[in-house]
Amino acid sequence: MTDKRQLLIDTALELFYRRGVNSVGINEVLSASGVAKKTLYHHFSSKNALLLAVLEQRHRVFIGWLAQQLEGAGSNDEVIERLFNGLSAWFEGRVPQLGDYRGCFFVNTCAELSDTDSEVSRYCQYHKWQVRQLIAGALTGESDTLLDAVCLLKEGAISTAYVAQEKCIAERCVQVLRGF
Amino acid sequence: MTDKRQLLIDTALELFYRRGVNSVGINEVLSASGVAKKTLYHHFSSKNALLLAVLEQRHRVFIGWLAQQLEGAGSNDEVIERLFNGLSAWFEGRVPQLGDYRGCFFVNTCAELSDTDSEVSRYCQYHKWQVRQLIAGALTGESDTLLDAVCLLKEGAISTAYVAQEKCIAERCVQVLRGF
DNA sequence: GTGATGGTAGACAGGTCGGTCTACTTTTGT
DNA sequence: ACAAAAGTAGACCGACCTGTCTACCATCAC
Repeated sequence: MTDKRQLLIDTALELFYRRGVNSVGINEVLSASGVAKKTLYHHFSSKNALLLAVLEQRHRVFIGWLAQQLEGAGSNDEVIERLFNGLSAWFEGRVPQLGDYRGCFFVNTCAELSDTDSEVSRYCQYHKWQVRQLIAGALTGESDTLLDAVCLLKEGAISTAYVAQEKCIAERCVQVLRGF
Repeated sequence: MTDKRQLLIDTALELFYRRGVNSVGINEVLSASGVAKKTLYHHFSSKNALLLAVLEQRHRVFIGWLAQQLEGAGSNDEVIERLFNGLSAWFEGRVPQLGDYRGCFFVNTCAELSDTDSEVSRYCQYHKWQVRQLIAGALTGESDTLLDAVCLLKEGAISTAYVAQEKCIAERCVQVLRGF
């Protein structure tokens, strides 16, 4: 029933993430998935609606992966180590469910938008907030400064790993956090 | 002589930064600047060539502004304070020559590209490297870890200020760096 | 004067975009 | 068995895209 719908989301996520939302047309999603155009517009009212479904899927996958990375960590040091080890693996393409690294899908999508106040950009905001909450839950203690440090370094690493092509940047985040 | 050329670059920078490179067509740049299409293609071989010129201009302006922010700082603490005060002003739109904040133009442009290995993405890489060099020159001492910390937090702040709309994030970077 | 240069306006070509629609087939629930 | 739902292929629409081209105008060096 929702078979084709899921296929469309999977195909679109792959294409949108790899090449950018604006660079991939509906027709390409259709030919890559082998689904008819009518079917797409049966499940989604527009390309934008498809994009929202794609972002939701990516969010679920990413949060699931991150939670799994962090679970069972005993100390803050261990949380930090696991987080940035995970990022390192992502940057090097060693996390199958996240695909070949091409930056943060949510950041990239925001960058492609003309409208700063759209539903899409609000969803990206929500995603980043959820990630922060997940990390906050893993860290023990009440230090907002440590949480800020970890989140900002994480974000910096994600950006730098992509734009400056520095795949080993995550290890340097851990180094930075050692002086904390 | 290069009057129209400069006008095209200025207009394109304004439009490309505000709304994204792929969302702005050549015709819009032309009508906004009041220049004829023939003239654009007389000065630039393609939209991509125009984009490169726009990036170069943005690079010059940004580096100039940053150098001015950092000059005359006596200590590392002062460098940090000036850097993140500057970023704060940028995020809040108080730096006229950088325009209303819409993230890092170079990061955004990379995100819009399909091709990871193009001349444009290499220029963005170069820009980030130059910014790092400028900060490295302002900081005294040999600590690569401090340099990493500053650059990664800076990058994290740029991303977070845009995607999560947290304009006051730069001050929290300074807070983080105090524990250093 | 005259030819090179840089400029104007805008038609045009060839293609892609998102989205609608017709006509037909397959699957599925009851 | 049969109707509703979900699927197929693909023509078509109007709009927009980059880039080329014609035809004409203004300036200026020599």
